[in-house]
Amino acid sequence: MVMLMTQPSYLKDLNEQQLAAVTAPSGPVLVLAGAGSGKTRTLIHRLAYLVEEVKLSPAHIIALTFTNKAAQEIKSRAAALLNRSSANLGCLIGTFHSVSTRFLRRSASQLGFPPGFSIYDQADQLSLIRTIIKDLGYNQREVSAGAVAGLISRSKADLLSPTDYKERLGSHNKFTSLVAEIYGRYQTALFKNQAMDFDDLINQQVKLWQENSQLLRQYQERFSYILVDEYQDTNHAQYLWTKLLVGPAANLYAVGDDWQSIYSWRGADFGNILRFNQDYPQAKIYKLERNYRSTANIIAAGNAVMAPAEFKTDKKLWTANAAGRPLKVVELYDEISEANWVVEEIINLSATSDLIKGEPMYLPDQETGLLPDVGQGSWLYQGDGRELAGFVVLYRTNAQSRALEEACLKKGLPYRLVGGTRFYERQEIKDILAYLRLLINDRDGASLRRAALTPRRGLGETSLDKIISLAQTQDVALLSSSLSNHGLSGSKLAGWQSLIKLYNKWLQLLPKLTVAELIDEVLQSSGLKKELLDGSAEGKARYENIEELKTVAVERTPGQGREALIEFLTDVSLWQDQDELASKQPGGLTLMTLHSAKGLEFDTVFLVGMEEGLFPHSSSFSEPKELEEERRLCYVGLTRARRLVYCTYATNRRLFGSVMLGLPSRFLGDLPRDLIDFQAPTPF
DNA sequence: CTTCCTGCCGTTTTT
DNA sequence: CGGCAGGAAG
Repeated sequence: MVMLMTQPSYLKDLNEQQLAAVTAPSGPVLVLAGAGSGKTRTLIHRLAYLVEEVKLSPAHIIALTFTNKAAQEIKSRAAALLNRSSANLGCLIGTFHSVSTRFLRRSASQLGFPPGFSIYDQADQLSLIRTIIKDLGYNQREVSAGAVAGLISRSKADLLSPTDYKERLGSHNKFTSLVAEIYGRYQTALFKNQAMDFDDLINQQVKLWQENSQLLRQYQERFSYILVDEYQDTNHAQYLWTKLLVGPAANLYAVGDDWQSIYSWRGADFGNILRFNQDYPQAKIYKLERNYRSTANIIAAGNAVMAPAEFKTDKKLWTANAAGRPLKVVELYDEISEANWVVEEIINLSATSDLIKGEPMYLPDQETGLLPDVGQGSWLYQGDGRELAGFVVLYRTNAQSRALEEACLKKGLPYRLVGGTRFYERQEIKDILAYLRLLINDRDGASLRRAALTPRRGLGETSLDKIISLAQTQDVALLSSSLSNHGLSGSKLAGWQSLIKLYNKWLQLLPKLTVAELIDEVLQSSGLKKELLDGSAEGKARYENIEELKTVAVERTPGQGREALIEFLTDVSLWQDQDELASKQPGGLTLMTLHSAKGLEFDTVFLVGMEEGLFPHSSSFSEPKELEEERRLCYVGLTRARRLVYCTYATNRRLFGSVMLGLPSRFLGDLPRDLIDFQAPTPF
């Protein structure tokens, strides 16, 4: 270990524990950190430390995250520490999926895939499974494709192959044996389409490394230091991926908080973080329990909510920050008055807050010129949105955003909805991407299906499915004229042949065109443009979305030809984050689910819908483990706040048309009385 | 191939 | 309530 003669400036503002973690010796290191304790910060500083003091070449370092946003943040902050631009930082920083895809593209041929294999997202996966369910003679109502997809994905996260699944669970009951059958067919279908789903992007690389020790050793030598953020979110496949890559040297620096594990429903196993010491017996473990973010009252509330939890590491978050104000708990009549109350409180706070200066936002009455009474429905927001950056409204389910959006619209409060329909999930975007994917992967049936059906060219689903299965049996490219016995005639044949002609033309143009130019060309000659610009406002908006996609292409992959297109398609498949696009919009109140709030912080947090059955959600009641995940979700929500926390619940929430009688959430009951300022029922 | 009607069902969601 | 699967009819 390097002795530091003079302490570099970037180590000066770390506390004792943080400094110990950052300068820990080589080998496995676990930083078990609480919310707001600067855990990601230690990871960034560790990276800088390895480069500056250990004199490790950045080319040997990988930093892995779960979201692109986190990767971006690490990249830019590490670059700042090292006085470099983030473009020539030299480290590989990205999500597990993007890094693994990068590796996989290199050695895909060993698995029988071309380097340009398609990446199937959840929607592609679902439609593939639906087809299989139909082929097996079931309809959608009998067998839920979503449920099957979930089970398959969980099995893949646990590295259970279709055969493993069949052996272990196949004979369990009728449903599991059906799932086993579908799973097997699904994997075959993926292979025929030369496609991988998100789970495969991790699993297949694990498989490659397990089967080829020489390849593994190459990677281990090339990347000798691995840093993992949010380690509690790793599933078994990602855990193994990491373990294989770090190898015997085990230079792994993992950072995480088991209290913030909220993704076990998608396979994340926070046991990975609890078992760290068993996996790496020589591990150094550092605990960061000091919180720098929140007031002492908020921290006390977080500790109180977690106190009844059974499955957790012992930890007591503490802070030197002032006590601050008590948490405000407000009972409201229904979801509409809840939303109105929240929006009015935000208008009020943003106008009067001592932290956020702004003009009063009451509108004078038009006739009398007097400020209106401070009653319901009388305030209108008049700021420019920037002062709203400190506020967030968090809810358990996306459906709850509706009432809040309506309240914002009514009061003229600008808002930013995080989540909802993501950019790359839009119909028109998927359509154009399907055309592009076909140019790289001529076996991609799901993309052919989409492309050939939009715009309509006389070919229906039935004919297409026939062509696809025929081509896959004959093992020829989908859009090839050598496909025999397709039995098409008349307008169907004409449509098919015109598509082949177009396709061949694009293939010829491909090497000379940039991605943006290619999008233009496809848009034009496929007839997509004509179909979108039919004069309707909706069509125009959709066309503009494609223009937006072009902008992304120009910025991210300015190059020409096949390689650039593969890079672009990988990028848009793995970067489904709409935040980058949303952040171009002017500021506003942020509305999002509790899940998407992880890793963020706000001055003031509103937790709405704190009712039994909604939060904790009723589906978690039967399983203590699931109930605890809700508890952790509550902890995550509370600890997003720097200064103020509001919890609201409605006594008469409308859900699916009927009214649900709401009792206050048990989590509210876990908060000590002296931390709470309870507001009595408001008159309705 | 499209459109219209009926009836069912309802977390969280990144990559 | 509202979105979507799926069947029937155009």
